[in-house]
Amino acid sequence: MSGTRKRLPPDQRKRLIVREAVLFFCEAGFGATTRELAKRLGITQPLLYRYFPSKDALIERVYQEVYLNRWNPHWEEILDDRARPLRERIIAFYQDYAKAILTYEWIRVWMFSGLRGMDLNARYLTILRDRIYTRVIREVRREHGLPSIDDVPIGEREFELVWALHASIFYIGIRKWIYGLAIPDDVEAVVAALATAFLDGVPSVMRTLTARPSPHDTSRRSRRRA
Amino acid sequence: MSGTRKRLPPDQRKRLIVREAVLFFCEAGFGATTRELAKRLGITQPLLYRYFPSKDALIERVYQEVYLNRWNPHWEEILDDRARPLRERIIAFYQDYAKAILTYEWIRVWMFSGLRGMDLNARYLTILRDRIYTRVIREVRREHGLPSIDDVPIGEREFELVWALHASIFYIGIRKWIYGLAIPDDVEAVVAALATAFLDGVPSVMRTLTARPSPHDTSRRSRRRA
DNA sequence: TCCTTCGTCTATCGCCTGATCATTAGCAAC
DNA sequence: GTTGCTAATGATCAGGCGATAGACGAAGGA
Repeated sequence: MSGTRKRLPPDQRKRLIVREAVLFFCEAGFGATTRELAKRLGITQPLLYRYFPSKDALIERVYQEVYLNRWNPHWEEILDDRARPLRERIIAFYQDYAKAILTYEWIRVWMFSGLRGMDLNARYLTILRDRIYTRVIREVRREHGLPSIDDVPIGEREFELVWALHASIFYIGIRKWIYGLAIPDDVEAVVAALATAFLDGVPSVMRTLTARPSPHDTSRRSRRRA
Repeated sequence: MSGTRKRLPPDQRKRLIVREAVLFFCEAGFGATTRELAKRLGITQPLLYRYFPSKDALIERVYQEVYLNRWNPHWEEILDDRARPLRERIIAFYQDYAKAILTYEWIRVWMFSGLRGMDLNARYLTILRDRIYTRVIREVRREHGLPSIDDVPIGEREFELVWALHASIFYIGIRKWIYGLAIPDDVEAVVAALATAFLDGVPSVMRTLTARPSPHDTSRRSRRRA
């Protein structure tokens, strides 16, 4: 068993550990043992502690590995680029976003961290909402001659529409990598279809949501609360 | 500490344990310890083993407690009842379904069991697809004079549309009980809006998906597979 | 009041886990 | 070769885990 004791340069060994740790903890969850990870790496468990001071530090590194460099700074530019048709921009963004998050590692690490009670997910989604969803709503409103978001702030129900689209895409990953179900071959086409359906269906709803009631008509708002 | 040694009838004690176990494992995950559970119950850890032979048995009981009696057999009747308008049926079903699954216990146990790699989720969703989604598609087709599901079997892309609606509703629970984010007060209204948007947007897509190519035109089908 | 019953507790076992430390052995430089 | 550095190992610790066994003591009948 210890016949092949291989001696590697530290940075190379560390890369091997990180790569395997990502896969391992994605599969088995963060409760899985360091001994099991070491076995998969073909090394002894104490060696892990030469490269990481603790299991938590290793897990932290896994988070970084999965989440880092997945946020594409161009996303905001894509949505802002009014030289392109809105439909094209929206589809381009969501296809690219889907490609970023619809991976085994992302989906599973994301759900594990969520269930662990870390605020990581909430913080990420807050950024997503402020940077992306706000832009989507702003551009859709502009496209259809609705009030700007400065005049009529984005309402909860409008965000709800974008959440629904986000959910539809995200859930494709859940189905595949959490439930182990089959998903369509051509995910890109499905995402495009979902984005299209969003753009077709949402404007009429947003029109009613952004319509300010006239001063002497409070019936609509009061009826909704009842 | 042991001053209040309370002696309860076995069935009553067991009910207390089950009730607390559901909450406890939902919060902390199934990796949480029996000692912690016992502490929350104000009893000693070995006492749990008088009522359940093992931790796994207790967890199994938690699954039963959360999932059992949540499947409403009337759901299928609701969707089949052609005396009511389709829109009304769809909204009624999804509002009721949302009420069943959008709870702290259901959402968290569901995700924990999914990440644990149990086939429980996949089996449940297969039933859901066969019993419910098939009906939804069948009725939508009928409403809009599209081919029956006997003539043109339901395609993957059609199921995809229903998955998207399911995802939008399910994700409300994820946002609240996994990420800890705020969700709308009036979930029922949101669900109704999502179902309405589905019914408004889907028929036109389904029309193209169910359109059989004429005998001498095979380009569409072949193109779809390519 | 004593005795029996059985729900509950104290004590503990065996195992596994994350983490530590002294020792071993591969590789480069000379 | 020989030597020096250090990557990698083997042995082990302290604490926590699920689970077990026997002692304790409250409730009910005699």
